Amino acid sequence: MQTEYNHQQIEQKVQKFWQENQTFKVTEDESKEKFYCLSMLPYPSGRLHMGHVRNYTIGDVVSRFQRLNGKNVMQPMGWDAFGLPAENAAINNKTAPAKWTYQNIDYMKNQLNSLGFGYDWDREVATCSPEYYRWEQWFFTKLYEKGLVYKKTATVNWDPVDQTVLANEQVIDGRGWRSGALVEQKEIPQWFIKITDYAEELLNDLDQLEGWPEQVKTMQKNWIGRSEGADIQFDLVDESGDLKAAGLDTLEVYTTRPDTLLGVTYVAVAAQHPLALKAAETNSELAEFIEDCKAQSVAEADMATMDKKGFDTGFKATHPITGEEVPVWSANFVLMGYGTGAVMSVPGHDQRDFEFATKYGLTIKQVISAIDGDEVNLSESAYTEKGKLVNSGEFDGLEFSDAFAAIVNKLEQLGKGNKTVNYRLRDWGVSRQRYWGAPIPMATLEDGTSVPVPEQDLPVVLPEDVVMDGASSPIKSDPEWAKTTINGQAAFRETDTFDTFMESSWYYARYCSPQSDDQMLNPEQANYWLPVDQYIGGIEHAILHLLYARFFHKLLRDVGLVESDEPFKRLLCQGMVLAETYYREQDNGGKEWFSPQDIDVERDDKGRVTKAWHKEDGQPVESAGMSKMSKSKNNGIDPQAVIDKLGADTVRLFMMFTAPPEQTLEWSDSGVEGAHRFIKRVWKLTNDVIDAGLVKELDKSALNSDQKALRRELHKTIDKVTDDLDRRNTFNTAIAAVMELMNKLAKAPLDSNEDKAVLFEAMQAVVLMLTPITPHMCHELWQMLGNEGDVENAQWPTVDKTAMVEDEKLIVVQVNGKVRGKITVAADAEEEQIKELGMADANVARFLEDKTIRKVIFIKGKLLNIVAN
RNA sequence: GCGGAUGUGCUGAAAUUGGUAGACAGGCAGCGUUGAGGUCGCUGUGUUCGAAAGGACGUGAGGGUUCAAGUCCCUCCAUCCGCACCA
Repeated sequence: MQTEYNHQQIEQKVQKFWQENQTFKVTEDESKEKFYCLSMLPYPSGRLHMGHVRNYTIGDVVSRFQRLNGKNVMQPMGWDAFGLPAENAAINNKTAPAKWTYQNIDYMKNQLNSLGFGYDWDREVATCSPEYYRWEQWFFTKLYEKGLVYKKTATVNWDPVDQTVLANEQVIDGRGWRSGALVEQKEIPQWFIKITDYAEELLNDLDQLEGWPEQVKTMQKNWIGRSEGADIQFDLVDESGDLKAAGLDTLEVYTTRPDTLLGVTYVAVAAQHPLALKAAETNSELAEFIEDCKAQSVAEADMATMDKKGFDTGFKATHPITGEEVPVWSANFVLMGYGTGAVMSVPGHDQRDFEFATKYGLTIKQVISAIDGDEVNLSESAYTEKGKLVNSGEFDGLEFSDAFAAIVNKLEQLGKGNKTVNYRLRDWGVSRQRYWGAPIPMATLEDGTSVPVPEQDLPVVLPEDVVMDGASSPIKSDPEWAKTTINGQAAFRETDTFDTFMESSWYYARYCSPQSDDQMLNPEQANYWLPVDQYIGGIEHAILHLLYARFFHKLLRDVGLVESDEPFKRLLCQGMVLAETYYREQDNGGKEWFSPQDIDVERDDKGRVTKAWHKEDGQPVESAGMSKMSKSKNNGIDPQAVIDKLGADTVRLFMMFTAPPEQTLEWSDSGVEGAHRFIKRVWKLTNDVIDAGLVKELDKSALNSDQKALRRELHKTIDKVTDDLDRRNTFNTAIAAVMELMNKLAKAPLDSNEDKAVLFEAMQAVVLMLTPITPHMCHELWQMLGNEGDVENAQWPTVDKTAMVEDEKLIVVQVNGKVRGKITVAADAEEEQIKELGMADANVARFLEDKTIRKVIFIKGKLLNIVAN
C-alpha cells in the first residue's frame, strides 16, 4: 500500500519523536569514541538566513554521519548574543537590546528545530547571560594578574556631532552614518590583551593543524607576520638640549632590510608622534598637517591606497653608521599605535619611500645592485630585490644575508641597534565604548590606579532594563552605575564593554560543562570532549575569530583548565549563499532592487535567459547577475518559506548537493524543486520495494549476472559515499553517487526473490546513506522497511568487498595521446595480450597505418597509449 | 595596496594520485501518460564538419614541461573574500 510523501506530516512527527526521546542528548561515555562537531554560533539577528542554513546543515550531516559510525557525538548550539545590531534595533524599535535579543533567540531556536538539526539543547549558551560572561570577566582578571592585560591609548572613530565612538562599518566615506559629520580619530585609553606574547606559538602550532585548509593556515601565518630584522637607533641633532630634556633625543625604528641602511636619506615619524607635536609648537603649517591627519582613516586598506603625504619637522637625525645628518619628516602613512611610530626611509629600495621621496624632492640613493650585474634603474621605481651592496663603504660587495649580519654586528658594536624578531600581529584591543556587551571587570580607585573587580564581586552585571537614546551607552550616562567600592575603597567601574570576539573565543569550551557555576569549565568534561573534532563556519572568520579562539585555548591551557594545545582539530569553511539580482534604474540614478521571487524570465532554446520582468507590473527589469544574499540588493530568500512549501529535507538536500561546501552556492528555485523530486523518487521506490513483498535474506550464490552487477554498483557506491562524507567532505559528489545508484535501482526488475533481496539490501543502504542529509524521510522509511530500532541508532552500511570484484575492465586505447578506441578485457589479462587487442581495434589500426611504433605506454586497468610516427 | 581564493557546456557542477573532460542535477527540446495544465516516465542536448562511420576543436588568455595537462611551471586578465571596532 503506497503512502504519499507528505513532508509536513513526516517532519513534524519525526521532530516530535526526537524531542520526546531526547535523541541528541549526550554525556561523557568512556566506552565510545567521542566526536565533537561544532558549527559557529549565530548572532541572533531575528531570522535565520540561508548562510546559517547552509552552515548548520553541513554540521548536522557530519554529526549524523559520525553517529551512524558509532561515535559518541556532541553537537551543541548557542547564541553570540552581544553586539551592535541589538543597539540599533533598540533605537529603532524603542525596546531594550536584551528584550529584542531574547525574542530573536526564541524565534530562531524554533527555526533551527524545524530544520531537523540534532542539537543537544541542554548545552545551549547565550553569551549575554551573566552566567556566561561572569566567567569571561573572571578569566580576564586572571589574565590581569598574570600580567597579560594592560592599558594604553588607542585610536577610535569619533563622531563629533553624536558625541559617540563609531565602528568601522558605521563610517561611510569618512562620515558618521547617522550624523553625516566628518569622523575624527581620537586617542582614548583602552584595555589590551598581550596576544603578541603568544605570537610564536600561534605561528608554530599551525603545523599541528593537519585538518585545516591550507589557505586558512597561510592567511593566519601572514597575519601573524613573523619577520627578522633589526631595531636601529637614530640620535637626533639636539644642540639646545631641549629634546633630551623631553626624552625625545633618539628615534628607534624597525626594519627587515638592515642591508639597505646606508641608503637611508630621511626618517619619518607619525603625525601624532611626540617629535612631530613638538615641532608643531613652533610651526603652524605642520600643526595644520597634523590636524588634517586626524581626519584620516587608520584602516589598513585605506592606509595602503591613500595619497602619501608628509611634512618636514625641521629636525635632523644622525645616521648611526655614517654620522650624516638626515631630515626627519612627519608622514601620514606612519601609525603612532603600531611599532615605535617611526620608520627609516630608503627610497632607492622601497617603493613607498620612493614615491614619497619623489613627491617631496628628497634624496634617492642606490645601495643595492643586481646580483646578475644588470643595470639598476631608479628613475621610475625603487629596486626592491635583494642584491649586492654598493655605495655602502666597508659593506660593499656583500650580499643580503652577509650584509644583514655585518651591519647588525656593526650597530651592536656602536650600541645603536640589534637584531630582533618582529610580528605584524598587534595586541588585542578588547575595549568597546558600547552598552550591549560584557562589562570589563576593572575599576579605578580615587588615586587613579586601576584594579580588577575581586572574584566575589563578579559578575559585574549589565543592566538589561534600559532605554537607548542613540548616543551614549546607558551605563555611561547613568552616573550611579559606575560607583562602587573595591575592598572597602570608593571606586568607579569601567564603563566600556568587551569586544564580542571575547565571547566567541571560548564558547566551544563552555559547551562541555555549560551549567558549571563554580568554575569557568569543568576540566574533566572539557578534556573528554576537547578538542573540537570538526569545526564549521564561514571563511570570513578565517583570521580574526579563529586566531582569537586559538589564543584563548592556549590561555585556558596555561591556567590549567584544558590539556590540549589547539581547540579545533579539523576545520571546514563554507562558502557564501548567492542569489540572482534584478533592478531598475531610477530617475535619481539609483537602483531599485527586486526580490528574485517576484521576477519571471523567458529563455531561448538553449535555456539562456533572454528577458526578465516583474510578476506584478509586467515591466522589464535588468539582471545584475549573482551576488551574496543581502538586504541591500533585496535578494535574500527566506528559508522559512521554502521549508514550509517543500520541507526541511528538500532544503537540506539542495544545500548539500548544489555545490561543494567550501564554494559559493547559487540559490535556484528549479534546483530546489529538483531536490524535492529526488526525495519523492526515493520515497516511491522504497514503497515499490515494500509493496512487492520484502525479501530480507540474500543468497549471494543464487544471483544472476545482472543482479551481481547491481550489487557491485551498490557496494561501490557505499564505498564512495563513505569516503566522500568522512575524509573528503564532498557531500555533493556523495549525493550524486546515490542518485546514480537510484537511477539504476529504479530500472531493475522486482520479480524474483533474488531481485527483491538485492533491492531490499540496496534500499536499506540508500536510506542509511541519505539519513545524515534527509533525516526525517529516512527515519520514516527505516521503520517502513521493517527495521527494529530507530535509524539514528543504526549502523552505517559496510562494504562487501567480494561484491565489488570486477571480472572485466574497460581499457582506453590512445594513439599519440588521442583516444582512438576502447576495449573490454578480462580483469586478469596480461599486458602483452591487451597491447595486441588494442592494436587490433579497427579504428586504432587505421591511425597506426604507415607509422612506426616508437613507444607503448600501459597504465594497468586504465589506458594504453601507442606513440607512433 | 597587501594577503587568500576562484575561473570547465545554456546553468549549478564532476573528473580524489598527470591517464576517457562534462558524472550527477537544473534548463531547454521532443515523445509518452493525462480531457487540458501540472505531475510522472522516457529520449536528446559542448561547438563544429559529416547521411553515417568517424574527424577537428574545446576547461579565463598566452606560453612551457610531458607519451599524455582542467590537473604541474611561468606571465597576464577577470571576479570574490579578509585587512584588526560588523559578526
